[in-house]
Amino acid sequence: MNIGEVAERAGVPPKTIRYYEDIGLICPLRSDNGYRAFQPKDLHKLAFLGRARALGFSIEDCRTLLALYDDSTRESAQVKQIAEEHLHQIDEKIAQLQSMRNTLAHLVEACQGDHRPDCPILEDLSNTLVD
Amino acid sequence: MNIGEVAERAGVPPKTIRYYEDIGLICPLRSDNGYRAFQPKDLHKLAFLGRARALGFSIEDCRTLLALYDDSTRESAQVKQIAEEHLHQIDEKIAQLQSMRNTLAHLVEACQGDHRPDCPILEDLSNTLVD
DNA sequence: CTTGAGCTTCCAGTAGCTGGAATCCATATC
DNA sequence: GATATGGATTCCAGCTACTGGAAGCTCAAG
Repeated sequence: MNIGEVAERAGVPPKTIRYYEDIGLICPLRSDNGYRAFQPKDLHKLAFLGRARALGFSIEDCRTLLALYDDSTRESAQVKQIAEEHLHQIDEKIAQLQSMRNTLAHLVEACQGDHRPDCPILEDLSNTLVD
Repeated sequence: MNIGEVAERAGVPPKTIRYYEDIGLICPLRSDNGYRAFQPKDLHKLAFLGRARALGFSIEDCRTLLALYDDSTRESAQVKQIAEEHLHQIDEKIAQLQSMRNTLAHLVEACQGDHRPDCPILEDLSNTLVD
């Protein structure tokens, strides 16, 4: 398989696939013409990566997860720990965004949004206390 | 005021302040010794920026917001539009994270997390359908 | 005079790609 | 055989918003 086909089938852009090879996440064989010659295993790995990235795992997490996947002596506790830490970070991120959202929603609601210059949003931003 | 003091008072690190000058968000005067000589107005701007960034506005949004703040002929509708778009993006981000979180939480729950290799998390990642 | 803190500039690196240029390969048509 | 086109290759640069570090200047205290 050439890069275009795997890209299509794994749902990962060619550019990204080359990048993954650059950073050592995959190392596909090469044909005589210099083209990458992807095996079914590579396709599988790329789909794995695509899914893990879609769940928000970092590239380094993905590297570890791939290694664990390949390691038949792994303990599921190792995988679970990575996932739990990631889950925790997602929760923190959500909380942070929710907090922004609340503030912002109030400000937006308070703003008339008309032709006049008076604006509670700008007032909030400029009224930040300075020690 | 020197950079250390404004950094402290505006709650923005010196490095970040220099960066903001680099990209033209602020342009403080200089003393004879080459040090930046911040005026109260600069401090105010930096606090504004710190607050806007804390609300998640992009640097380019901040640039526009600062300009609107300085423009007495602005219409609050301009500000509101920026804030509404930003709010919308935050909502999308939250929804995306919630979706990740749900999937991940289920997987984590399903994983025993013991010494055995069997792991629903890895199974989910590897069972992604490939056309 | 020396020491240390604080300031300066500049360069590089972070995460995870993405765009673009220049070039090569493969296939089909004329 | 020439050529046109699509897909492949490499490499370099840029994106966001900083952050770390090195080398060197300034200032105040002892």
